[in-house]
Parts: sequence; structure tokens; C-alpha cells
Amino acid sequence: MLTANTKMRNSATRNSIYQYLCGTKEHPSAEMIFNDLKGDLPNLSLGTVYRNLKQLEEIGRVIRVTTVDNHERYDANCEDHVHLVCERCGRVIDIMDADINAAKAACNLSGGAKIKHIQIVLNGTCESCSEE
Amino acid sequence: MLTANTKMRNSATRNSIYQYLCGTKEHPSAEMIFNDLKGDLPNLSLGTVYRNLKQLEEIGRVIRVTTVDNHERYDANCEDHVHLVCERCGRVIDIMDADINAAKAACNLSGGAKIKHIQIVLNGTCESCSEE
DNA sequence: GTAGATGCAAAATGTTTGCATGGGG
DNA sequence: CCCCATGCAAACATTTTGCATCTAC
Repeated sequence: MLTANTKMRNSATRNSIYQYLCGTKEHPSAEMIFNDLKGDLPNLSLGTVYRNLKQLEEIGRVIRVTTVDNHERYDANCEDHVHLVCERCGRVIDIMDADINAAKAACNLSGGAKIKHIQIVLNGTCESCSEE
Repeated sequence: MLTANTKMRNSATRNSIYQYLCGTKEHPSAEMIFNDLKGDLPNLSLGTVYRNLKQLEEIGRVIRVTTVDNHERYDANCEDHVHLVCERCGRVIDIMDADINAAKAACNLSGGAKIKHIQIVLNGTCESCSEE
């Protein structure tokens, strides 16, 4: 249940947004979510998408991956993992076979800092864009 | 020379912005730069800071490190290196003793993607904020 | 019935840009 | 002198918020 241990009520809209995010690997922006859900939810408004994304982020169900062209991109996969941002096609792609623990170890954190998340973004061109 | 091989002219303002960035480890936002330089350059305007940051980024002298609270943060250290963003004090701190090559290797990039930069951001609390 | 959720539109915020003027080469 | 750089303010784009209404519980 999305709303367990929160004061949030059940909401069909929020459920749709969350399910949509769970079912895509596109790391969409708020606007992309809005556009794709408008068909099913004709009354949906962009403000509601933003409000729900913020709530989902607060309860730890959604993360902000990175900003591409001034648009924040969202992901329902909250495990630390590596993303590749293709500067040619703009896609944000999961690199799931990266060894995130080895990467963390490489950061070699010695002092008393406490790390909650590691965020790794590779900037370059994706496989298909590199071919051309 | 900052302007070598470009059509940029020499500009005292741009030099000041670049020198300021070279002399700080704070990873300031455009507004922080603007505020700190206003004393020396009373006529400075924020638009000029943005324009020059963009130019410096284009010629590879400055990078955008990460976004903190919707403010882009800049760095004159263009080498790939790890940053820690303290969620408590908001500081962006260099982790220079990280092994960036090991981190890259951990990303285990197999396919034909071409990587230009790796961007690693640790989210947590810095040493001093963790003590309290 | 109370308090959270929504749509709508307005506001807020960070960044960019147009234009007239100033200044480097 | 030509064209880049600048200050200023207006414009822009994304995100947030106020308010009236609706709805979950």
C-alpha cells in the first residue's frame, strides 16, 4: 500500500502516476508523465503531477535521477544504480550491471561523513547514438 | 589565456568570474558568484554572470557540478572527481581521494556507449554535520 | 464531517534574452 | 570601426502555491 504509515489518502491519480513510473524505463519528466497519463485521466493537471511526485519522493517511492535540459527526471527504481545520459538523444538509461558497491568503495570515504545515496551519472552517447 | 582559439574577447569581468571560481572550493551558484563579486565590480549584473558561466562551460573551463535546491553549482576543477552534497548545510564538498578510475571500472560499461564524463555525487551529511 | 486531493490559474523562482551602450582588438 | 561584452529589464520555462471544490475515510 502506497499510503502506509502516512497521512496520505488513497488516490487513483497518485496510484496511476506511481504505476506509470514503475512500468517505464524512460525516467520521464513531470511533463512527460502528464502527457502520457492525460489519455486515461483527461482532467489531470500538471500541478497535481508535481504534487504527487513530491509526495512519492518524500515517502521514498520515487527518486529524482538527474536534470536533463532543465527538466527533472524521475524514477521508481530507488535502488542506487548508474545512469547514462545520452547527450545526443537525451535518453536516460539504466546501467544495471554496474557494481555499485565497488563504486562506493572507490569513493574511499575516510572521515565521519555519512552517505545515504550515491548518484552516478555517465555523460556521453548511448549505444545506438554512438553507432552513427 | 582564457580566450585562446575562440572568438571571445578578453574581458575583465569574465576573468574575475573565472579567477573567483578557481580560488574557491565552495562550488558556488551563479547568485553566490554575483554577490561575492559585487564588491569589486559594483556594476556587475546577474545576467552577465550567467552569460560568462555558459561561455566558460562551452570552452571547457568550468563544469556544472550538480543542482542543489534548484540552483546549479559551478566548479573550475574540470577533472572528473567526486562530490559530497550535505543535505544539512547544503555545502558541496570535493572528495579528491576517491579513485575515479576504479569507479569508472565499476560501471562495467560493456556495449558501444561512449562516455565523456562520470559524475559522482554522494548524498548525505558532511563530517561536521554528522558530529552533531 | 474533517482533512487530504484535485483542477485551475496565478505566482514564484532560476535562467535566458533583446536592446542600447560601452569597450577590446 | 567592427563586433563582442555588458547592464538593465523584460521574457521564459519549470515548478510551486492559493483557493474553491471534490472525495476518501
